[in-house]
Amino acid sequence: MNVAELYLKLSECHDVSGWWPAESGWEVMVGAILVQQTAWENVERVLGELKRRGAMDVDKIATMPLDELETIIRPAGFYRQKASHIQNLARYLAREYSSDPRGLLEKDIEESRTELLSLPGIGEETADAILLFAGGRPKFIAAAYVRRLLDRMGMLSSDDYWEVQRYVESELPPDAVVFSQLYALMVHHAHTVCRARPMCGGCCLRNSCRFTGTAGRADCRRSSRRGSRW
DNA sequence: ACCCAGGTGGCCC
DNA sequence: GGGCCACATGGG
Repeated sequence: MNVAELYLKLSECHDVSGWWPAESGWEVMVGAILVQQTAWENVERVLGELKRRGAMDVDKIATMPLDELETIIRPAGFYRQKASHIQNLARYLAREYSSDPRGLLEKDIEESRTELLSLPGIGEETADAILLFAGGRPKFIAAAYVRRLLDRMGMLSSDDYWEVQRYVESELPPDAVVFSQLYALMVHHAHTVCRARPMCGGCCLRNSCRFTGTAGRADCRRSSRRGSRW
């Protein structure tokens, strides 16, 4: 089983079109920070509330009182940090790019990435999510779900972000649509099939994927040790 | 009453 | 450079 085969297999049983809905690059950036360690459902409430208030806007968020932003963000958890990180990003974009995220997203991809990583609250996954989903740049997100699935599929066992990212990217054409589809498929698969049935006996990956959520469940760890291969 | 979620950063050794 | 820990709300 290689990455391309896994991609095909997952595509056969899941539809992830419109998986990261957003009306702008800025909305994706906000969502990328909000979704850290939080269910998307909670992020949606915050995004909806920002829109309802007409505040889904770089300058609005840059100038909004911080405590007001915190109140809006509360349902997404870690609200104090996230409010501060998002407002900081908004002010940075306002200052450096006349409030237009495209200035940051459309420059050399490694420069964009380094710049994003220099901002507080933006680590590797968030930076790559922004590059991929907001910028449409070909960067694969080597998230925890991805690492666990590859591990339990017996494809690659590594906790090194860069190694996992390079492995996946090296086996696929450098296409942002392919990368975003695969990432969405992997996460969606974990959220639906695997969560409902940890042993994953009847899913499209047969007995290979097991549960790809946090490796804290005894039954899943046991099953994954037994060796999962096609 | 647990456990989990589409992470990040700070501190410790 | 790895191993802990805080951060916080909402759902199963």
